[in-house]
Amino acid sequence: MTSSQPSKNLPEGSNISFEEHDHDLCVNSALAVAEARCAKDGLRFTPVRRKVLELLLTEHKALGAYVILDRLREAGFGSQPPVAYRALDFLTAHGFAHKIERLNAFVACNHPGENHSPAFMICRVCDAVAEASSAPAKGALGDAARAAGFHIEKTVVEAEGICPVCVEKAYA
Amino acid sequence: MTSSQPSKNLPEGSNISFEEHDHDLCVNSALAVAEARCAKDGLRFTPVRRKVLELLLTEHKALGAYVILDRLREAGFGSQPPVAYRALDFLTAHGFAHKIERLNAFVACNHPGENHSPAFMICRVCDAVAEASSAPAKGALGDAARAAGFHIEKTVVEAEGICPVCVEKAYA
DNA sequence: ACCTACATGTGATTGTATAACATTCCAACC
DNA sequence: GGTTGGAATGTTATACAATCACATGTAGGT
Repeated sequence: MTSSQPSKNLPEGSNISFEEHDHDLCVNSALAVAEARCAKDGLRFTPVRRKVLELLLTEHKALGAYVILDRLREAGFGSQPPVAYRALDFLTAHGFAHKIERLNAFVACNHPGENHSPAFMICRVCDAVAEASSAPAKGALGDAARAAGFHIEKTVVEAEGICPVCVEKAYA
Repeated sequence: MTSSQPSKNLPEGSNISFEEHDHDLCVNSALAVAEARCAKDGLRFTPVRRKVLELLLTEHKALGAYVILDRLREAGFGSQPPVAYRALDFLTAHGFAHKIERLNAFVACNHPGENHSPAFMICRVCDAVAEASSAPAKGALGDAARAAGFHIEKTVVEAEGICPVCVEKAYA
């Protein structure tokens, strides 16, 4: 794992932040951060979990559970759905990854450690996913919830549209 | 269809707005509104489509595609998945219903006709779903999108938590 | 060394969604 | 009235998503 290609066999436009950057650095530092946080919090950063996070970081786009499962099998791990789902549950539960409900897919978290309620921008052309921050409970939704007596515990905010890379391509 | 029970075999707490109301009225008027709008816009409000909307309005909660499919079969319609999915596609495409991504399920729209980007509150205890309005593209997310050059076309906003009915039950 | 809790492996099953293709229905047109 | 083209429906099959149940393994604490 020392290649600097973001992904071997995928079209461009899969970049999580719609920008180029040093991918090795980003993968390795994110893994190191995750490892450190697990050590600190008494969590077990096992091989499967590490591998799944590495996959998400490396491919740097939203991956379906069965794609992940294929990669795990290739890497010699168990090949049944629960293997992937358990690792994904761990990663999402502790904020190392997020599930994109709209795609039934998963991405590595961009700001691990920070206490955040993420929002996502999903390109409907190239499926790139960018993570931003949101505070929906503070706005109109929060007001509506308070008025209705509803207690918000978690929010899903996902915007679908076209990323700058694909907009540009449309005019090429 | 002249019963006034919201749903025959379901627990309470399934109410879309967390409040009681005249259900027959709400079902029939919503169907009439849909019919009128289809006539106006040259859309075909066919029997399957009408039946699916009626189901969503009557049960008044989020329904999975296969539950809908069962009801369609009972009512003598086709019983294969595409039958349900096509009707649901039509209803969601024209704003008569919405998909709840978090639940992979569908609800009738509360404010059909109005040009809205809906937000939902989902009770994790009783699965009740209430529809509110949101304007996420106007807040922090909109700023982030503009900064990134991302063009938002549609947003999904879903809050998960506990509805007032279930909060009350917890203390009973 | 033992026990316990957690993690992983495996098989089976259920739920969600779409592809592909045949058929039917309806409206517009000649 | 008959024809034609597009939309809607019906059906088979299959891909993808998620969970259940149970067996096995493994790391740490005592």
